[in-house]
Amino acid sequence: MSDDLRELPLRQRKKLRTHRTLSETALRLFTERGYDATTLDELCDIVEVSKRTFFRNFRSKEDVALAADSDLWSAYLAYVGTATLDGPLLEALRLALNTTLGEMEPDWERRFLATRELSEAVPALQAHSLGYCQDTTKAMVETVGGRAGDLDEVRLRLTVEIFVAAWRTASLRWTSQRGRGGRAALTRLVEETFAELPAALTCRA
Amino acid sequence: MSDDLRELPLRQRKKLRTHRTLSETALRLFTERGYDATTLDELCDIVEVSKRTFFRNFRSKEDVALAADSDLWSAYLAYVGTATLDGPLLEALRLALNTTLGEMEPDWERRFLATRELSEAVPALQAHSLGYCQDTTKAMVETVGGRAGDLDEVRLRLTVEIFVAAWRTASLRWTSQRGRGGRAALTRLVEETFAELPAALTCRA
DNA sequence: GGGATAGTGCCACTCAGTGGCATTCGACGT
DNA sequence: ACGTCGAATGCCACTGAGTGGCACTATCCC
Repeated sequence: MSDDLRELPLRQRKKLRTHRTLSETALRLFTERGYDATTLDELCDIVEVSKRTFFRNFRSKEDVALAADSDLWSAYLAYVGTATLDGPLLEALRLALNTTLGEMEPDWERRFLATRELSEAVPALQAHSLGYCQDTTKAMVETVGGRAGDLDEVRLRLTVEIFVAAWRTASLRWTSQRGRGGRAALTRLVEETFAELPAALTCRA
Repeated sequence: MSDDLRELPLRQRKKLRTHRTLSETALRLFTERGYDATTLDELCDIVEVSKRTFFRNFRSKEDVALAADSDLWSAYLAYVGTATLDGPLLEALRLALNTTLGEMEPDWERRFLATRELSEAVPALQAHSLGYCQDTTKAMVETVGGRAGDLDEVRLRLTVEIFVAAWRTASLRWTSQRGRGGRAALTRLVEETFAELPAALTCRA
């Protein structure tokens, strides 16, 4: 996931830079001025890009705000696609997650924190971000299910849903302490939260 | 949840009728012509209502499509607000759900099925519908947490998330068999899916 | 150099959603 | 019956997200 591939064709380098500048500027503007108060026209003005070009880089206004989420999930899916998941499935999925977290760019966790704080404040972003989880869930069920055909469909789906539930709880905890401890802390919270799962199944009111 | 309150002031009766007509017509149009292919202007034309009035009844285009979801969750929250949840929490939440399902209007399950089929086809609806679950989750954590203050915050949140995960899996199963068996079948699927949870936690790849 | 082409800018358009204000119509007292 | 009050509605103009189409520019490759 390193960037700066100086040896890429100039065209792609330019395109990547535009993409990057757009998402970073957007994140800054959304945080400073608020999501609704920032129009895409303003963003495009600042980045000196036409609105048409914006929509060739991102599918929607929500998309550009959630670029950090998107980065994580696509890296995760790529990793799960290659790794051999053996043993308890939920545990394997969690390990893959922590591996992926460790391999994100150094700057990623700052962007991710800002993104999470944004999407807790803006319902539209929250919904859209849940949509990402949903898509990822679907892809994972297909990937994992395709490899282990003997696995019960319902059980598999439940497992993946539980995985997402635990992840969301863990990242919420991390966000609510303002990302303190960086990704090491996030990784630890993921472990702790997953460890809580059996107790959550049986806890009493 | 019975309707036809003939003894309501005429004004409110009219308003309720408009609300109802809008959501039913919308569901029909969305199903027949497709969600994106149907504009709110067309809907308002048919129902003979101004677009302004539409937005006084529903917050968005997605909202009117997901009226059946909204009905379920608000009924559920109302019930959970009054019921005494004792014993294993997850089990109590599931029982409350089945009770609520049993108390919905006779017509509800048809609307709900159409809604679910729609929102599987339209990403925007999927995301918005997940948003509902999210809001309900939050409300439940507050309600239940407020009543049993000694309960661990993280554990509570996890429990509620698992509840939602199981519900979504169950309703997906019901939808994928086109709602066969009506709400009795749905209730049974809920029970079966919740029963699968412990196995899903430990299943192997 | 020179032709193919990916990527961009510009313009006009649709449609979701909002604000403001005039109008209508049911509620209610006399 | 009549008039008044106020909630709900209709109407109009507006913002902003997102799309289609076409001309244009810059990169790539030979």
